[in-house]
Amino acid sequence: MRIATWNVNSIRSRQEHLLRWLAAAQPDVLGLQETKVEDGLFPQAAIEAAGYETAISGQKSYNGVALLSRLPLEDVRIGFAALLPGDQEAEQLGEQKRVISASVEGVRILNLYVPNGSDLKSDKYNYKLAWLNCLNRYLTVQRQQGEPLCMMGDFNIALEDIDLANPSRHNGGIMASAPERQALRACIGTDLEDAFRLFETEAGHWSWWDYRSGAWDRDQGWRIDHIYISEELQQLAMGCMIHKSERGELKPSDHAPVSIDIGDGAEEEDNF
DNA sequence: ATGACTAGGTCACCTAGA
Repeated sequence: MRIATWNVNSIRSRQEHLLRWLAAAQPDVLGLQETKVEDGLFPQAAIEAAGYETAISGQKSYNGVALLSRLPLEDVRIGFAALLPGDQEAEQLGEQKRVISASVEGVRILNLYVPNGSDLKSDKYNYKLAWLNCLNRYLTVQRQQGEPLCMMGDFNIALEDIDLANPSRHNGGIMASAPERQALRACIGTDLEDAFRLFETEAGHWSWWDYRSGAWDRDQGWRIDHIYISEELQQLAMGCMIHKSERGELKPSDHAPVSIDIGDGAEEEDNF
C-alpha cells in the first residue's frame, strides 16, 4: 500500500498537477492539505473519475484537508472533536479545517494541516502550540483504540536542524523553535517514527521551498511534510520518498508530495 | 531588518502562507 501526503496550496489551482501525479505515482491513499475551498466547490467528480473516493473537510479561502483513496475509506472522522467529545478547545479549534482521518484496510490514516504560527510573538504561534497540545490529547484517545496508525501531513515544523537548509539563519524561529518542536515530539511519543528517517539520516532533503528568493533554484528548503507510523507499520515499511520533481513543474505547489510504501506481509513473502 | 512569490477574495489591494 502506498500512502502519500501533499500540501497542494489550493486544489482548484492544482487540479491538473494532482491528476497527473495520481496517475504517475499511483498512491492508494493521499492526504491533501490547504485545499482552500468549501466542500460544495471541491472538484470531486474529476478525482472520482480517476478512481479515487474522497472524504473532505474544507472551508472558503483557507486551510482545508481531504483524503483520496482507491481503497474503501471507512469510519471517516473530521476534526479533533470527533475523538474528544466535551473538549471545549477541540470544538473551538475545529473552526479551522485541519484534521481528517479514516480507516483504510485496518490502518488509521490521520491527515493533518498544522498551523504555521507566523511569528513567535504572534497570537498565531500560541494557536499553533495549543493546536499541538490538542493533537496530543486526540492521539491519547486514538492510541487507546489500538489501530495501526499513519499520521501524516504538513506539520510546519522542522524537527531537527538537518531538516532545514539554513539552520543558523532560522535558529529558534518559526518552524524551528524549541517549544513547537517539543510539542510535536510529545505527540510522536515513543511509539511513532518519522518514516523518512527510517531510510535517510542525512541532511539536504526538503519537502517545501519558498516561492520567494529563488529558494527552489538554490535548493534552500525545509522538510516540514512528514509521515509518522506506529510499530506494526514500521515492520512493514519498504521505503519513504519525497517527490521532489513535482516542485519543479510549471505553477507548482510550494510543497512536494511525500509517500511511504507499506508491504502487507504477503507481498514480502512473494519477493523472497 | 525587510522583502521576495502565490492564491483567494473583494475587487486592485488586502490577508495568509512558511
